[in-house]
Amino acid sequence: MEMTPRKEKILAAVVESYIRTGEPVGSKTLMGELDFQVSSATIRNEMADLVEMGYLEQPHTSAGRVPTTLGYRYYIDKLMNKLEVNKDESESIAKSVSSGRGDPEQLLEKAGEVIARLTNCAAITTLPTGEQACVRRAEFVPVSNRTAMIVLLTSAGTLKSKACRGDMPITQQTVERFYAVCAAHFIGKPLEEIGTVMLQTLVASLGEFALEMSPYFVALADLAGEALKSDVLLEGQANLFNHRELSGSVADIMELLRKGEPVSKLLSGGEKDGLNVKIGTENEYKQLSNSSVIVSRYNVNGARSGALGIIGPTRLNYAKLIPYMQFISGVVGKILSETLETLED
Amino acid sequence: MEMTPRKEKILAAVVESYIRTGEPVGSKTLMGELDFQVSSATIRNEMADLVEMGYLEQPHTSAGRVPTTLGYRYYIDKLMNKLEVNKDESESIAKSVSSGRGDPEQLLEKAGEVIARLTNCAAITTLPTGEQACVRRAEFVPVSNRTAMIVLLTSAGTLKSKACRGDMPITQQTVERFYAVCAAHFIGKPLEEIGTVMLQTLVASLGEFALEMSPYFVALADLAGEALKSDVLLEGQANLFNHRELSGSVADIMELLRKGEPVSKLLSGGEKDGLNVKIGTENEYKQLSNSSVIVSRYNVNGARSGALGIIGPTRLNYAKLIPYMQFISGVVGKILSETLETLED
DNA sequence: TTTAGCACTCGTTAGCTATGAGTGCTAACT
DNA sequence: AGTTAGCACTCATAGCTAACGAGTGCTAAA
Repeated sequence: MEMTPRKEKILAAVVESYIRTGEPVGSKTLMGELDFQVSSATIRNEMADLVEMGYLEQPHTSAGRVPTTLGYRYYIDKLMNKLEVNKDESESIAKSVSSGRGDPEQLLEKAGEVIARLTNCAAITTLPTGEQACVRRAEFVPVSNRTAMIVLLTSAGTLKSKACRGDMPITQQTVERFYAVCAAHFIGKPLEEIGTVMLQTLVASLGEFALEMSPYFVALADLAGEALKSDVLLEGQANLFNHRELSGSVADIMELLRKGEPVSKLLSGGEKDGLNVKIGTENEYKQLSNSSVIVSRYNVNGARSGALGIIGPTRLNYAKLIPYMQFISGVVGKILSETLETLED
Repeated sequence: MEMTPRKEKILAAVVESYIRTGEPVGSKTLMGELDFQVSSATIRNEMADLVEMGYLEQPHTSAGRVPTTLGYRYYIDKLMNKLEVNKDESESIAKSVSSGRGDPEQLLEKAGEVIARLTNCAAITTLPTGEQACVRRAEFVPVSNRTAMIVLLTSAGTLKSKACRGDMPITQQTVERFYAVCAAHFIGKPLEEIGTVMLQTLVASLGEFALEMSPYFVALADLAGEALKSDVLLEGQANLFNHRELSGSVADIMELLRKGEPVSKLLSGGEKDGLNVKIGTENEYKQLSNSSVIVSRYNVNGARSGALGIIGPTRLNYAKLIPYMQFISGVVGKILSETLETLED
């Protein structure tokens, strides 16, 4: 059985109608939605073929047809006409998102909000990953006799700080030693290389100052660790309730999202144009077998760095939402790149 | 109609049985759960009275009785025997919570997790409010030619930082001016008083340096604003799904929680022992009319400062959970007080 | 005041039927 | 050979009825 142009048109019409209404679509309904005239019987024959080919299925014998994962896949890869984001909208989106400009976390949170509102789905975003990032700067700010704030700035623009209590009073020498060790061992070093091993050899080499200084470097290493793990932000989870076909699995999905770790994995795959669409059972988590995930990565200064995603029912309006996601990830990437340049200068 | 000891025993038994099973309780069931022997008919008569008095109700004519809001209230205020938190448990709780020691946000997040796990409810926590807090310290850390990090430490121990780009190159004078102005206008000042008005007069008084310096003070004021608003943390929202009687309203409750603002209000009322229990329709949000809220405030250095709360179905195990919440808020308060002392020193 | 007895209420469940949307198949048509 | 009209068939859904049973309120006796 091979695909014909007419079958393709029928498949596309079924997918689009089902996405629109959520109801299985029957042959008569379809008659009115095709740009050529054939009888319902003909459509029925074609649809039976499409079922056999694996693109459609019937919830039960006497119901209309619903796209399968394979059907959506074929539609998205070969049939779909992406809807351009119109100008008014793109401007208003860009404006909303850029109101979070400044702090990466705030920006991604804002982007997540915008996406959630726009798509009526749950939004997931990851902060710019610091994998290739290194320590740009470290600061030691004495706060009291024995307490200091340690501040870390990475080359990716991430800013982390932490209060840290030492075991001995802080003197001018303490500060000087801190900066000296930083300059020698931390500045310019990739975050990945700052681990317990590196820390131990460092502390060992401090000799008589180990006791005095080590708490601060432990704190600094902690900060590096925090900066390294690309945090996951969630927005609009409640939107999942709006989709009836998900009603049974909302709890499971939320539970999955809650433990952020696997989520970043969710966002990490996929290549073409930094876009990744996973439909229903294509997802590796079975909690998502009734859901689709659209992920678009964003680039900061040309390097892939984080991603924006949505989770919704399989019957997403792909033609509209994929361009949205691409547009927004573009905006986010641009803003982050600009922010970074500001730091360089 | 007046309350009698026997009616009280019956009411308590109904409440406890309903909390345990979730099923309306009938007169025969009750016979086996009372510490005195009377026939089901007698119990029926008494229960009919309790219905008339407003403490019980029937879902429908031929069903057992269920406590009303009033019934729960009477039970909690007069009948309930609080269950002590046993020692093993209290130790393990204290240990889990204190693993978040250090950063207030982390601590409250941890406490929320513990509460959510322990109670199988959604947990809400607020960070220590900074209402009476003032600026303890401000730091200016040059990062690049035109960018600096502004770091704010409050007397409540909150640490906030922000990257900030000025319009002119940063020189040694810039730094000196920053600290001079801070010492004169910010250090020791209550956060509440740092607003746009204060900022405007300040900028005006900067004279020729206004252009150079104002971005940094704007950032500092921003940080003060952030430190002031007592953030709300949510944990274990997914637990709401575990309670069948909430199934219809989970989405509404989550939506309510999402917009953190009214939630802090939720936590703010109530007095006795810093404890506040709101049952069903006692809640001012109608989304919560099927839910109960238990809130316990914590004190930092003797002053009330934030709160921990849970949201669950009305049939909560109050006798167990109220002591839990009081215990945990005590632990949190103690840890925060200790942390603060560390900073003083 | 308590209790046994009994008629009554009403939610729940199971079984039955009618309905209708939608199908597959066959035979006639182009 | 592809297309179409016609028709019997399938099956989820809604509505109806009857049986069931948990639990009640009330009455009359203890």
